[in-house]
Amino acid sequence: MNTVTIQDIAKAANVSKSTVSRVLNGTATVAEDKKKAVLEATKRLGFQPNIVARSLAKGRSMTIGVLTQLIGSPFYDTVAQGVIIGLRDTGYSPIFVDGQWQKNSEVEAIQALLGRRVDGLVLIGGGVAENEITQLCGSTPAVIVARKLNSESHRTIHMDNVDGGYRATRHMIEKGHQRIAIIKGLGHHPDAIDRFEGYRKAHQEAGLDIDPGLVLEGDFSADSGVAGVDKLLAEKTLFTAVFAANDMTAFGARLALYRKGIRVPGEVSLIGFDDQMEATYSTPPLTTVRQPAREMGQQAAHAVAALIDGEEFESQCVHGELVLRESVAPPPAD
Amino acid sequence: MNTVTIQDIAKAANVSKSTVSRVLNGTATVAEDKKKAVLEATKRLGFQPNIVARSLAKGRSMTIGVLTQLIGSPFYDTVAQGVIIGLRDTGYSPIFVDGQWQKNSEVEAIQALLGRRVDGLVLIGGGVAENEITQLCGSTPAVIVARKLNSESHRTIHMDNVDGGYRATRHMIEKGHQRIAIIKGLGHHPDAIDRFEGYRKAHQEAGLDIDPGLVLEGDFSADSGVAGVDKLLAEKTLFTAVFAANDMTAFGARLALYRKGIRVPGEVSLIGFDDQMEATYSTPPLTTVRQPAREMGQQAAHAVAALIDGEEFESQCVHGELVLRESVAPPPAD
DNA sequence: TTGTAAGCGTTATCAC
DNA sequence: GTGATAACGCTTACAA
Repeated sequence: MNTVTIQDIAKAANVSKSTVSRVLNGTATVAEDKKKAVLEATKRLGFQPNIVARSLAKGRSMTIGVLTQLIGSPFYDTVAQGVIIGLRDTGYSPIFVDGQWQKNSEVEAIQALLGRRVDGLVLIGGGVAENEITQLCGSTPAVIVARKLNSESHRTIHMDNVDGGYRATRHMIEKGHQRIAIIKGLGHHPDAIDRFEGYRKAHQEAGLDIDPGLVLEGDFSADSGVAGVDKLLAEKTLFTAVFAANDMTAFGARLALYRKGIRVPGEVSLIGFDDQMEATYSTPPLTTVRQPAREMGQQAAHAVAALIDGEEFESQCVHGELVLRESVAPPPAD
Repeated sequence: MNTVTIQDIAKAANVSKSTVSRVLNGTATVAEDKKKAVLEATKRLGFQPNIVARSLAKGRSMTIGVLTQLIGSPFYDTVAQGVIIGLRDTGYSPIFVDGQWQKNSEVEAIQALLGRRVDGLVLIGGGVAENEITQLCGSTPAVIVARKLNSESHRTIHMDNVDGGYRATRHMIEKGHQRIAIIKGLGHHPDAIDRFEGYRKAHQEAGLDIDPGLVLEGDFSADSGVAGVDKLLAEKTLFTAVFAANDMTAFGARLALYRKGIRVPGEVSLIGFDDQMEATYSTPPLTTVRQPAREMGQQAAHAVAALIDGEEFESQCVHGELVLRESVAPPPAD
């Protein structure tokens, strides 16, 4: 293939390698005629600079390592997309590895990235200990997205999930609901825990007790939404609203309700979390807490780029936005 | 950060660079004691091989370039995910660039990949001319996914979209539908054209004429599904079934129907294409033609890996599978 | 302004 | 078996 090197075009243009490099990078002024000759040869021979060699020489690889967890979750995938978008026109290309939500493979993945001498890191989610991250990354700029850290040890862009859970729940309470079921996310997942905490807080603030029978386990899957509603129904627990840990779970819950012929929002109100694309088009359109996933990814991309350039970047805590659609209504009068 | 090189550990282990390289790569037998010393030093100094340098020396970068189009389409994203999964344990890491469905940026994207000296290419969708691809790639192995080519010039993994469109339509015809509307995909998109061709073929085979009023333009978006149904309704066109170009469009169509209080599948049957995750949980669960997106991506990954290793790989044409759920029923008796 | 030469961290080719 | 030493393709002092 294209194995034409800087040397070849040097010869063709009757100049030295250095001169070629100079005109290609604009790193110094060269005589007009030589410049022209170089450019011409470059075009004629179809020269494509070898980024690998350039990286080795400069010590910068112009690539950003992105660690995803790849559970196929719409949310995380969207964040990753945001990173790709955010990196456009920065000159950096993203290289992806996935940790599969397992600490050891996460560490390996990060090491693989570092071995490739990425100039910066974007870590989406994950569970490796903070100090371990610090140690691994060394001086490579890193930003962590969609994960709350306990310390200020790293720049992060994450969402306030307790606030999100609080807003969702409060919205339903304001509509008049008193028996709001919650189908939680993965047990140990910080986001799930925080959203539940928001649910709790909203109840407390309203002076409402939480019936333990209304709290269902889940795992962010649609299936757990189905299971949650089925359980509620099987146990004949009274409820007029359901807060699902995320939209997928809400879709599952909605389907279970549909199967029993229970109308939404006529008989039961439903609220999700994330605002993934399909939420707009579900029937009824799903009221949900929007997480700005794509924007978070984009910001993260800009952040690493800035960090690499020696600029500073402050950790961001974004807030979810309640997206009012049609799955929430006052509880039935009965 | 970790700037310890092979040289450092050579010194620490009292051997030469070459020996270190040898034990690290197992490329030749070295004395037990030296081997041990090297390994020990490697661990102790926390040595991480510099992949960039290795790539330059070996002429292989151990990375696979993946060109996506990144329209945020569930289908293409899933293919990309499949590639990531398929590359696991192959030693190759994927690096992503996106062409945004524009020929010139596609070409640039591929060039960027080639400049990084990727060992292989996976091109997902896209519209660059085949001969241009050939010319660009040179001797770099490439496989094209989710795109039908006219010639045998490249290995491809794609779906038979006319067959898919045919199956979907025939299914509805078999259920007794005679007035099946279709909301097409993007006008010039080959997949859209093929699916429509399948729709036509099924009609022809059944001896059914196609009322032009039943053929709606679309663009694979949910909005175009809404618009399609709205138009049908506004023009008072009779129809008992809708074939949407993909699931997103079907979701849009379903919502438009819902808004008018038209029951699915009681009054109107609906069929989609893709079988994206949410199709299982829509209400009613959507009957659709499943495209094995993830599998296609995985296969593509294995294919490039094989190609790089000098093995052969035959182009694959997979067939969609009709996934029977609950959105199709016989037309109302009336 | 321009060329020479010394790296960048590995691997590969030699001799020994 | 093992160690010099020359690539790999590019950038970047350092001279001229």
